[in-house]
Amino acid sequence: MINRKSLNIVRNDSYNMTLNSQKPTEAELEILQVLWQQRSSTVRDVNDRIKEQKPDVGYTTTLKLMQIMTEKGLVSRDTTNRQHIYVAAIPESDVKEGMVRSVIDRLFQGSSKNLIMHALGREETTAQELVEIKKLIKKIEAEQK
Amino acid sequence: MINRKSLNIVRNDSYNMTLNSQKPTEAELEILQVLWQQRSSTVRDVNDRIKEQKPDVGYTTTLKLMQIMTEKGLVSRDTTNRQHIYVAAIPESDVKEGMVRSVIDRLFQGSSKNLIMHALGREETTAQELVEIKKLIKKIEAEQK
DNA sequence: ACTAAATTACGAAGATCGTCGTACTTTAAG
DNA sequence: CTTAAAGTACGACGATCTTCGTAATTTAGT
Repeated sequence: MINRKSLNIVRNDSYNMTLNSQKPTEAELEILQVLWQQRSSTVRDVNDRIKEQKPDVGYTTTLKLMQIMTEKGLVSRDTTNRQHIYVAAIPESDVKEGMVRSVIDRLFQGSSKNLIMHALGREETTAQELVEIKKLIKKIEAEQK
Repeated sequence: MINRKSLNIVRNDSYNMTLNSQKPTEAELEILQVLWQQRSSTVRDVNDRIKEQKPDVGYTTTLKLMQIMTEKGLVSRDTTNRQHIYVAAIPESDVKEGMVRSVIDRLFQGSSKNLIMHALGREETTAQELVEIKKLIKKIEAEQK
C-alpha cells in the first residue's frame, strides 16, 4: 500500500535528477535565454528583458524564479555585492539537445531523420538554406567514410 | 489593481484557446500516441499499453485523464456500449507541427534550418538516411522553381 | 436471479509552477 | 544621520496536472 505512489515518485525523481539540467520549465527557459545571451545579468536586467515580451511580469516574480533556479543548480550567482550577478549554470547546447531529443523520442520514433524530414516539409526553408544543409550533409558523409 | 493578473489570465487563455489542440500535456500525449497508433481503443487498452512503459499507472488514472481529454476536445468517444471507445480528436500531424514549431521558436531563433542543422549534427543519421534526406531536398528544390 | 468482476463517474489530494505581497536589508543622497 | 530607493528573502495563493479511492452502474457466468 505504500508502494505504488512512492515508487513512482522515486522513479521520477531519479529520472529528473538525471535530466533536470536539461529540462527547465517554461519560465526558467526564458530566463536562461537572457543569461545565455548576456553572459551575466542582474535580476533587474533579466526582468527588463523579459518585460519586452511579457510586459506584466513583476520584478519579484523574476527574482523568486531565479532564486529557485539557484537552488536547482540551473544558474549560479555572485553575492558579494548587493546586486547579485547571475550566470547560467548549464550550457545552452545541453538544453537544446535535451529538448530536441525529447521531441524526437516522443513524436518521431526516436529517429533524427524523421524530425528532419518533417522540418524540411514546413515550406519555410529557402533555397539558400537548402544549399547550406546540403553542404553539411556532404561534410557528414565525408566523415562517415 | 485588478489588471495585472487578470490581464495575464485573459491573454494566456486566448493564447491557449488557439494552441490548445496542439498542446496536450505530457500524460495526455502518451494517451494520444496510443490512440493515433491503434486508431481506436478502450480505456483498458490504452492503460495496458501505457503500463508497458510505466508499469505503475493505475487504471482509474488513465480513465480520468481520458475523461478530461474528452472535455477538452482532445479525444472523442462512443458511449453506446458499456466499454467506451475512444479516438483521437486531433491529428498527430497538428501536434507534431505545434511542438516542432514551439521548439524552433524558443530555441532556434524561429529558423527551421537551425533545427535541421542541429539534428544533423547528432551523429545518429546513417548514410542511407542522408540519402533519403537529400532526395527530399531535391524534390523541394524542384518545387521551388 | 445473484453475485463477482469490470467499467464509469467523480471528488479530492499532492506536486509543481508562476505569481505576487510584504518584510527585511543595503545603499546612496541630502 | 536620516530617509528614500532599490534589492533580497520568503511565505502564500491560485491554477493546472497527475494521481487515486470510492461509489455507482453494468455485464457475464453459474
